[in-house]
Amino acid sequence: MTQPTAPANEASQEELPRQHRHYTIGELARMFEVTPRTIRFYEQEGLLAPRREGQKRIYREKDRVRLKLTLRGKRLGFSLAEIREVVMMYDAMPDGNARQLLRLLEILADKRANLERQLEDIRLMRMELDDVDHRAREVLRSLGQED
Amino acid sequence: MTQPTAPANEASQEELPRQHRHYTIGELARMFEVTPRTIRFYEQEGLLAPRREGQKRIYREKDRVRLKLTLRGKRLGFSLAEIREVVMMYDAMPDGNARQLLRLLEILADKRANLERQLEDIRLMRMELDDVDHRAREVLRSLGQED
DNA sequence: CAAGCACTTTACGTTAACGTAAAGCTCGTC
DNA sequence: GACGAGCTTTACGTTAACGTAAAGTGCTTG
Repeated sequence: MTQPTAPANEASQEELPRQHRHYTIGELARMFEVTPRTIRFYEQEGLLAPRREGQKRIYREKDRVRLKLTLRGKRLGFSLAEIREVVMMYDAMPDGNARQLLRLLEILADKRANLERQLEDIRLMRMELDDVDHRAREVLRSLGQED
Repeated sequence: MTQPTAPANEASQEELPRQHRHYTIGELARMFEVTPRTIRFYEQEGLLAPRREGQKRIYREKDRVRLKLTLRGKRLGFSLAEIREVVMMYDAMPDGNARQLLRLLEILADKRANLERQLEDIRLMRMELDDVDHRAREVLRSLGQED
């Protein structure tokens, strides 16, 4: 599967639009503050599929976006399996059959419901944090007054 | 939010002060759709501290609320350690010294920042889900039209 | 040409958050 | 008094999501 020698003098010009930039694994890692190991792991889990140049992974804009979405999903508490579910079906969409598409819609509705519940959870937790914050400040104030 | 069921038939006299009720581990488990094992685990991790009656655990209103908050935190992706951090400091508040209180405020600000980021994440992910949903429906529609 | 990076694969290790099984008490009931 | 339901402890097992170490490849720079 080793790609034969790449075209010799392709780079060296700066006029490539952002869209067509490509990244090394280290660049992406620094960009998103994760380790290369994490990125390789996501590939192994089917969330990324970078090109290879010889042995090295080459990430393009699409991959960068995928990684961004993946990390966002993670911050919201989705598992990699859940994220993959959406991402892969999204890719299979153009030529997907009706049953697959309906399944995708199902999944999307599910995720959305999840998000709505999270919004409510955030609202409630905010109130509680406010409350605790308030009490703590009051105790602090009273400490400052005596003595 | 588990709104208590509306007062049934008893006209005026029946007060059910939820305050003084106590629960078994199984009741709580069914109530929140978790296993008893989970509840015992949270106790072991210092998030709950139910009374004992003989050998059996007795949970009171305070414990129920704690469990509710813990599970909410979990849904938002907080680790048990993070949740404990807030919960324990909250308990230590009344007699807490200034340094501890300031630390608590710090933690609270941190959690709040986290929530704000999650709100933004949710907003973005909603848009993306909408987008995918829209495309999927279009493909479906086109499938229905041909043939 | 040696040294130093940045990348690679392989593979075992680790942590959080439980699951699950075994073995035993206690209480009401048939 | 045997039984099942529900509780208990102890302890080993499991899964997800990486961490970490070892050993090798390829470029470029002093």
